[in-house]
This record gives sequence, C-alpha cells and structure tokens, in this order.
Amino acid sequence: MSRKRITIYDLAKALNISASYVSRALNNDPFINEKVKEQVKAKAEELNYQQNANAFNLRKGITRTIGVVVPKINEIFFANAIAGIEEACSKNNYNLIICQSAESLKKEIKAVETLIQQNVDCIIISVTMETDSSEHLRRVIENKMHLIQFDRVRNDVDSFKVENDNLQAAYIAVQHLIQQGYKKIAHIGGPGFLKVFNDRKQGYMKAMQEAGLKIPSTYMTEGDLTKTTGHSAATALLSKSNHPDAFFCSSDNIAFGVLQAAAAMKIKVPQELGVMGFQNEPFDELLIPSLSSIEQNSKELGKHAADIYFNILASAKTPSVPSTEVIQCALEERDSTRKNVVSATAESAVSM
Amino acid sequence: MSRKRITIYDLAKALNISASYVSRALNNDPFINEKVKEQVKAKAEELNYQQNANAFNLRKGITRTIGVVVPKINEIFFANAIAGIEEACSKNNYNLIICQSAESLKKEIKAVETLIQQNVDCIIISVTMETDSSEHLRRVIENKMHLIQFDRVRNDVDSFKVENDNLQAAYIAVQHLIQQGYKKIAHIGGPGFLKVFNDRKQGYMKAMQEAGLKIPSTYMTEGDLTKTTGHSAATALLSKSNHPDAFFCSSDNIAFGVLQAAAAMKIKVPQELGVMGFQNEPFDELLIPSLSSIEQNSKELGKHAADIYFNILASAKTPSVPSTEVIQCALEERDSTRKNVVSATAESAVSM
DNA sequence: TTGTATGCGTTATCAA
DNA sequence: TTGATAACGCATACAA
Repeated sequence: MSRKRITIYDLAKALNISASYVSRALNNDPFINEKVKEQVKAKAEELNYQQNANAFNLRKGITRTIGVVVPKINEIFFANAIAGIEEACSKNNYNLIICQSAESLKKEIKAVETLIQQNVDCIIISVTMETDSSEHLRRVIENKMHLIQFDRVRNDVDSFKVENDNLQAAYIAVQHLIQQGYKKIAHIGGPGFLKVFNDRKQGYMKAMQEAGLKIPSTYMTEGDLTKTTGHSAATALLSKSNHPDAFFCSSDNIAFGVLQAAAAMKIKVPQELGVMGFQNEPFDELLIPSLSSIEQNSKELGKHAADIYFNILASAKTPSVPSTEVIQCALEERDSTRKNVVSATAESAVSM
Repeated sequence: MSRKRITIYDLAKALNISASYVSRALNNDPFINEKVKEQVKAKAEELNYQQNANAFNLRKGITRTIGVVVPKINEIFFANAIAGIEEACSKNNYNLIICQSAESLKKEIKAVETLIQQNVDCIIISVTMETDSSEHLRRVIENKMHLIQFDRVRNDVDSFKVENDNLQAAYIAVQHLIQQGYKKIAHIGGPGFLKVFNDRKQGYMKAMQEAGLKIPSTYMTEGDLTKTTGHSAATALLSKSNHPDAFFCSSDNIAFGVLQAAAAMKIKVPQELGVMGFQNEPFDELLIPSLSSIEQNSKELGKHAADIYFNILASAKTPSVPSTEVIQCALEERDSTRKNVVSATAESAVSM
C-alpha cells in the first residue's frame, strides 16, 4: 500500500508527451491542442493526479498561505470569522496559519513578525484592544504582502478593511425599540476609544434624534462588556425617578446584566422595560424572555475578508486600491423587546 | 523595500563556505566543526535567515501539514480543541488544514479523501454522529498517514485515540451530588449509541450503586442535547409522586431546561433540587443559580492529540503502538448544586 | 503546437 | 571535515 504520488511525469509517460506539455495542459495554456488537453485532464482524473503544492509554490515563489491574527480563536465571534476565512481558503486551495494575540499588543507584533518571516501571501488581522500603534501593520505592506483588516481596524494604515456597519446596526436596533413603543431609551456602551463602540453610540443617537426623542445625559454610560457592567448601570438608572423604559446594550452580556437587574427590581420585561443586546450570543434564545440582539454575520465577515485577497489575486493587473467593505448586521427580534405582543412565555418572564 | 529572502547560499557566500555545509550546520550535523556551526548560526540570526518551507518539504517529501476534521469549527468544544491543536502546530512549525463535516458522514468522507490527496502528514479527527462505518478512516492508515481520533472515536480502527474520561467525570459529578445530600438523582442522557454518552450513563450508575442508592427505571432518560429535552423530561419526572431531588444531565442545555422547568414549578434550586450539567458552557456562570458542570478541557484534548503526532515524529525509530490517552475532566462546582450552602445569590434564584 | 533545459531552496549522496 | 552535485515536482524561457 506504499504511496507514491502521481506527478506530471507519470502523466507524460502514460500519454507519450512531454512533462512540460502536461503542465501546460493542466494550466489551460491557450496555445495548446484542445484534444490533447482533454486527454491530459482525463488521465489526470483517472490516475488521481494531485498537484504537489510544495513544488508549485517553490517554483512560483509563493506560499499559498494566509496568516490570520485574532485576539482569541475560541471566542464565538472570531471562531465564526475564522470558519468563514477557512471556507474561502479551502475553496481556493490555500493554507491557513492562525495566531492568537490574546489581546496583547506585544503578542500581536510578534505574531505579525512571525507571519512576515514565514512569508505568507496575505495577513488578515483584527487588532487587540490595546493596539495603539500601527508600525507592525505597516511593515506588512512594506514587505509587499497583502494586509486586510477586519472588525477592529486601525485607520492610520492604508489597507483593505472589512467591518460591520455598527452605526447602522445600532440605528436599526434603536429604531426597533422605538417602533415597539419604547421612548426613554438608554444606552450602555463599550469602551469608547474603540471605533466599533463609538459607531454604535452614534447609531443610537441618530435614531433617537430622528424620532425626536430626548437623551438625558445620564442615559449614556460606558464600560466593559460584562454582565456586571449591565447590572450596575441598569440598577442605578432604574432606581431614579426619570428612569428609562428600554436599554440598548453594546453586548449581550451587558444586556443579560440588565435583565437580571430588572428581575431583581420586579420590573417586567418586555412589558415595562425593553432590552436589546448586541452580538447574538448562543445563549440569547435560551433566556426567558429570550434576548433580542444584533447578529454580526461574522462568518460572512471572515469569508469576505479572505475573498478580497482572492479577488486581488484574480485581477492582478489592475493595482487594486484599498477599499473598505461593509457587512450588514441583522436584527434578531426576540421576546425581550416585544412590548406589543405579550406572549405566554413572556408572562413567565421571571423564571429563567 | 522589495523583499528578497535570505537563502543558505547567501549565508554561504557571506561566510565563504559551501551551501551544503551551511545546511548541515543549521541542522546540527554531528560531523561538523563546532566553531563553524556557531558562526553559521550567528550569521543566520544576523541576516534573519528563515528556512524556505516549500523547498524543505519538497526535498523531504512531506508537507508539514496536519489535517483536522471536526463536525463544526464554531462550536465551543471544537473551537477550543482546535485552539489546542493550533498551539501545538505553531510550536512545531506545522500548518493546519481544517475541515468541517457538518455532522454529515458524506462530507466527512469527502474531507478525509481531500486530506489524503493533499498528502497531509497526519489527520486528527472527531467523527460525526452518523458515522457508522470506518472505511475512510482505514484508508488513511493504508496511505501510511498517521491517524489520531479524539473525543468521538471509532474503536474498529487501530489508531491513536484521545478521549475524555467520561465515565469518571460522570462518576465524580454524581458523587458530588450525593455528598451535597441529594439522594434521588435522575439522569438525562444523550443519544445512547454514542460511546461518550453511554460512558456518562455508566459513571452515573456506578456512583449511585456505590452509594447504595436506588435508580427507579423512570430515572434514566435519553434524548438529544437540547433545552427542550431537559425541560420536558424534568417536567414529567418532577410531577410524579416519587420525584427526583437532583438531575445529572449530559449537557448544559439539558440542565438549562431542567432549571426552567423547576422555576416554572416553583421548585427551589439548589435547596429542593440539585442540577448538574456537562460541558461547562460559557453561559453557565451567567445563570442564577449558576450552573454546576463538567469542564472537558477540550483545548488540552486538542493539544494532546497533536502532541501525540509530534512525539511519534521525534521517536521515529520505535514503531509506536497505537494507544488510547485520556484527558481528565474537572468538576466546576457552582450554585445549582450547593444544597448545603444557601447563598444570598441563590436566594434570588427565580430571577434569571 | 510541442519539446528541452533550467532553476526555485533544500537535503542527501558521493567524493575529496 | 568539507565541497560539488543531483534530485524533489513544477512552471517557464527558449528552441524547434
């Protein structure tokens, strides 16, 4: 059962033509006899010929490898994004090197250096929260490699970018709350120095403004994305006289905290309080009331990022100008914002 | 800034020795001048020499690539396992090809075929729920490739295997419930035709038996791993006269369903009912009461699986005999099983 | 249209 | 100890 892979020489011998001609036939060289081409392809199929990637790459001086740098691979948002990248890569016969920065700028720089040394053809990256410099990203471009940023991007680097339309997503989310009849909507956001969270805030404000709704200064808070943040922010706001009748949160964990605070204060969701999260975590639909949220389509996001590279590759002639592409989010309407439809399940809200 | 990578020829020229000698020096050939070796290594460092993987692999006739086949990459258990595999690979300078079978045997077979064709050095796989044949796995071995199964394994294939000790984990879980003072413990399990779930059932039975506790026939049910399964099973059992005072569930989703059923029936957890899950999902600690569960250490599991291959590689001489390695699970004790310690948070149980 | 020869960067074989 | 050279499988410049 010893395994000897078929090469173009084997094909050549079997067909009584030269190896180089086989190579050309396989690569659809235009100056080639159509009939021979078909014969070659048929034979290749028959003998189960598989191109030797190492020889090909060595010859071409490329690696057919994409490097990915993300904060954490086992966070659902990034896991999905990687699933998308992976899909595009395997379709194009590309390899993947995955690096985790663990939210550390130092590790991120090291990962990028490694990938440069490994001579990957392209680097797809989502920077850490503490990335406040772009030196290492610029080095990628200086090395004639393709750089594609996604989700958390730095704008002081002239690269392709793929982002969610966070502003629009927030806008739609808040609009939904307004349509449901909520009027005093508060926002609990993420760290403001990150663009994604700032955009969500902007979307929130835009929707409120357009609807002619006031935003008391206390209605906009900021914090990390934890349940604790949501719990304490909601508890504080809900105990005031002019308390909100809905919360738009920048993460599902925050929203979860809000739900708990509401339950503790015997405030009924969604009847007396609407709660909207962000991220569409798997646990959203497990909660009662189930949590309305924003699906970020992160798999699409990853797939799209990788496809940008493959498109560049396909149209190698036209020197592509870095653009920013946008992946739309989608509203996942669930019970926590259904003010109008008081469902049976929602009645048993204060359970679990 | 054009990038020309340093080769061993550059090193040779810089040091006035031959390229082949450089190669040997870099590879720690024993018949080599120690001083020269050091010089070469120093120069390599200085010039930032990086071995060309394609040339190396082409010459060696290997790919330095491991193929991974899992049902779903964006399921936390597998995402973690892949994170572990990835870690081991990048440490050993190996590439990774990730394939998803999407729980379809047909896709799994196709993925394996692809990986065989790609000539990967090793395949690490966790089979789908519907994999009832091992032909394709045997083909891997026939092709002189290394096969390593993890988590869901098929025993009719003579390969290395890495598994959780599901029996022991279940045993510990149930023992914990017993220690807490629960006596009438029921088990809601997963599909019995899968070994992992059968093992958990065995562990449950062993613990009960050792403690001299009876298991009424109604106390053992089976189903898929969803919340619905848990909800309906618990509702049915809890409304009977001889109802259980604890549930050991084969998944956290099942346990979640049990918690909800209990809340709906105004049964207090953990005071009147203990609930133990399995999988240690991220949402466990978000619940109130937080859900006790079993951590499967899936990242370790993946890392270990990959390391098996690298160990084989290191000790190439001794033809390694396939073994089965075991990764222990860990009990994550939380509020849902703290019968003795009625904490303040647990008091507000029926919230969320 | 087709074939021959060369080189991509390594390692391994042979010779010195 | 060292060096020259072939070979891994492929794509391509050059010849025919």
